[in-house]
Amino acid sequence: MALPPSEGLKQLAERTGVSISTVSRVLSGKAEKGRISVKTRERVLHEAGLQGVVINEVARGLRLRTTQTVGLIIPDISNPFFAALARQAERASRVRGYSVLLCDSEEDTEVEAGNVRLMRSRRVDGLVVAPVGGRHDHLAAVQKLGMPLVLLDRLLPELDVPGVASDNAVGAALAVEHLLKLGHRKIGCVQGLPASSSNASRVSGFLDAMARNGILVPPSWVVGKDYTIESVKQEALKLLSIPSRPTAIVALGNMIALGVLHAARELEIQVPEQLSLVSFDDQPWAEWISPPLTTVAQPVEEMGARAMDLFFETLAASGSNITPLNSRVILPMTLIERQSVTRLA
Amino acid sequence: MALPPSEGLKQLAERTGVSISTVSRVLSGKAEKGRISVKTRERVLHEAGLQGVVINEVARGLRLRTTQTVGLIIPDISNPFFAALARQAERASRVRGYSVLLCDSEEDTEVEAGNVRLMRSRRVDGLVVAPVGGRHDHLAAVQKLGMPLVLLDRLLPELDVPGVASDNAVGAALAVEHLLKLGHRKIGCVQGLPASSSNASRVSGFLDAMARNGILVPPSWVVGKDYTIESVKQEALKLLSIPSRPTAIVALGNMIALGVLHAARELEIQVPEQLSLVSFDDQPWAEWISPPLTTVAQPVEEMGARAMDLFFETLAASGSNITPLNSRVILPMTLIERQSVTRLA
DNA sequence: TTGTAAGCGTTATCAT
DNA sequence: ATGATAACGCTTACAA
Repeated sequence: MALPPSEGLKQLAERTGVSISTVSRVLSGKAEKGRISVKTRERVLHEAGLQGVVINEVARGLRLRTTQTVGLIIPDISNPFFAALARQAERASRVRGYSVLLCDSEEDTEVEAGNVRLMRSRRVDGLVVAPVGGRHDHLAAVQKLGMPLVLLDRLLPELDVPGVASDNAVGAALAVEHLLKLGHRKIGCVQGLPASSSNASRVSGFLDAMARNGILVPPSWVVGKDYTIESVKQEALKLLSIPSRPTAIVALGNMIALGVLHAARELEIQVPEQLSLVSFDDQPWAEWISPPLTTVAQPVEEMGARAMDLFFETLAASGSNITPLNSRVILPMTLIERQSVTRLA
Repeated sequence: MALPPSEGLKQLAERTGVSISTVSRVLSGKAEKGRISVKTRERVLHEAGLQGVVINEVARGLRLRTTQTVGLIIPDISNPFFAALARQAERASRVRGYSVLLCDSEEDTEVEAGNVRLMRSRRVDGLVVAPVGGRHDHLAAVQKLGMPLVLLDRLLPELDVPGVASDNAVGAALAVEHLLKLGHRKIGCVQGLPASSSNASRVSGFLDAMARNGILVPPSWVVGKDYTIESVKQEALKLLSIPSRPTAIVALGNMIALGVLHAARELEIQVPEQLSLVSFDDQPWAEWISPPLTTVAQPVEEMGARAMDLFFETLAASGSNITPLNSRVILPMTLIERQSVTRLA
């Protein structure tokens, strides 16, 4: 329960024979400004080196009112896409001397609200969150408090907060146009969590692109309600069992594509001969799937990096009284053609 | 730079007209023990509810000498295997009222040492780490300090510390025996990071199993030095380019299998017709690869859960003067047969 | 039943 | 060039 004892400024000061303040000054690099003599500085540094002096950041945080940590809230860290974003976030923080406190919201708004509360009580310096969607008063509150906040992957239209996301709508349009060009008309769509804005953008991008080409998609042709593989399979089964079934499906996520494949196998429908498939979120394995998956890819590394840039800018702005910028950066998606789509006779 | 202002005990106390200690007592549930009148308790709770009082955990941590956070150090959070472990760790911590401070060591011992130092200065209550391997005096130091520490996925034979890992050696033996049974004798091996203990166990398990069956593997038949797909491809290319090349390869990781596939494709070697392949770490996509991958799977969820159980036991033991248990739990691996292996004529 | 005050380990202000 | 000392916001004896 108790923290392990360890050397602090006090002990160091005693052993060195100087005051705590002096030690504090040299250890925090304020030796120049405090005009500490080179001699004492050396001595303190030397002693500090011998004993592994680890200054207590929690005391420091209390005094300085900053914890040098960013709160990262992710809906599912085991999802490779979010894991990649987390990696960027951690690295970007680390190189700037910040740590990351990680919370998984489990795609649940209530859990997310709890996460936010926790982060607040832990006094993180700001939040980077990929919001579940739906209710978001907890995020609005954070913003109102003036706490730095940037959104990741999923933007909240109702909330005027900086963030970075992919251009999901045109991504979906890319998929649709590719399919259309190859002669498909009967195109279905399997979505993930309807509440999430990235998903919603993809769906509306899909619908709009179809409409622009004069095709009205029956509501029952967009199915899906979450990311679990079994649920996706059931939803896809519904879509593929109707009398005049689609000749192509766009799966709004990589795991979703796998679910669709499961359904197709169960119904003995050959992909791509009898069913074309476009998926989202490219992965290293996508080209090795049978058939190699045509996907709409997002620039994951860049998303993470840009989000963190934005975060630290926001943080800096919140310190000074620079006008708190409010950028939303939308990154382009790209279609990667492989072999899960065929031209319709 | 500064934390956003927010209600604390002091403000609440003023508005309620009681002392800070009273507020502290009711908010920390010590109302019974402190025998606070029901009336004041209600009043405080009521006011606290109105204003979103968020108690300052950093001040609390300073006073109580505990931060209720566990430091998690992972060599690469973007690796799905580690991401899955991280998820378990986060969840297990959250349900127990703990938070997770996440560091990525980038498979670099020096970075890892830095991570440890950071965690120490942040006063996390203990560490869960999947160590890079190689140097580990920083971990020994943690242990010597009496700070709870449990190892994940990779054990350190030289260090007597609790931890959980898969039975990598028998996992490798499983792969070897499967191959042997189907008539293969010329079996190569592509490893990941040689320094990591899980990798080392797999390699020695592989070698031992071969030896038990009277086969001496030439050193040049175990290649590989890290997990990057391009490097794996180059290494596999070496292995597959020798005059009398292996008829089977065991790839000690899922990304490694992909690298081998790349190499085989480049050399126009058909899998499994001309080369059998067994990989490690099953993934949802493994059955959809062409050909579906025969793999040795580890119980990832269980690993994470068990490790966290162990961690919290260790934590509890470190508080009381219960003898600090020192369990190492080794979980079984299982062979999943799919179609990347053929019987040799 | 409630309040006062000391102390957790820092940093910053003000003396010296 | 350095040392005392007062916060930072909490918990917890000890007083009242």
